[in-house]
Amino acid sequence: MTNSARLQRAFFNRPTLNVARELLGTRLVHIENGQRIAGIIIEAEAYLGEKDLGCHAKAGRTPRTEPLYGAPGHAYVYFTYGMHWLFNCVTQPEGVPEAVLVRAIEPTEGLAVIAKRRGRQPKHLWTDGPAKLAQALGIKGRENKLDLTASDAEIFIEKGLEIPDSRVTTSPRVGFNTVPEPWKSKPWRFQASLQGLAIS
DNA sequence: AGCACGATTAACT
DNA sequence: GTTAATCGTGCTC
Repeated sequence: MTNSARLQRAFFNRPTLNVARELLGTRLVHIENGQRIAGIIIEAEAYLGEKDLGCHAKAGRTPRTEPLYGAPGHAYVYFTYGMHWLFNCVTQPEGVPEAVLVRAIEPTEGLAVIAKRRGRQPKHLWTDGPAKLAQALGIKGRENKLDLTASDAEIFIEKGLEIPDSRVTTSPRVGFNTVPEPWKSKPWRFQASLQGLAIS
């Protein structure tokens, strides 16, 4: 793969729901020690700014939420439950605090490394959750605010499979038990089925 | 300064 | 289905 396959800033500088939908089928890549650890994004959720009471930006501009207010195409990686890291792509122009949480990938490269980190679980549970895929790819707090579109970035997203609408389902976002309506029920979670597709 | 809780996960009954 | 693990963050006092 060449750099030309990497998604550029214009991809992220768009309405967040479009970005979340179109991230399905793309490839999330982390280069560690020159080796690619990667997988195809199959689940993502949109977070739409200060008015969205499920979005961290509801707290306004704070040290934690600062990356959300930055330029599109940057990583927002945050720590939760005292032990987990979650990876997001910042969307929309600078000053608009929106992002997409990557919730699941289908592992495709660096399987030995992923196995070392996730091998205590069965294979189908390696990267089927946001904290699981961050652990599998070795993404932690040091990657927060990283520019995914920089030519020398070691975390980036590549163009991948085209996922037809017939393979995409939407549903309410996960972990929203205490989030008030209407945000609790917004169908801003996108999932892709790769059943029967040849992936590599 | 203190406190309740979280965009979760794994292990357990 | 239930719950412990574990700590940074933002809110209240």
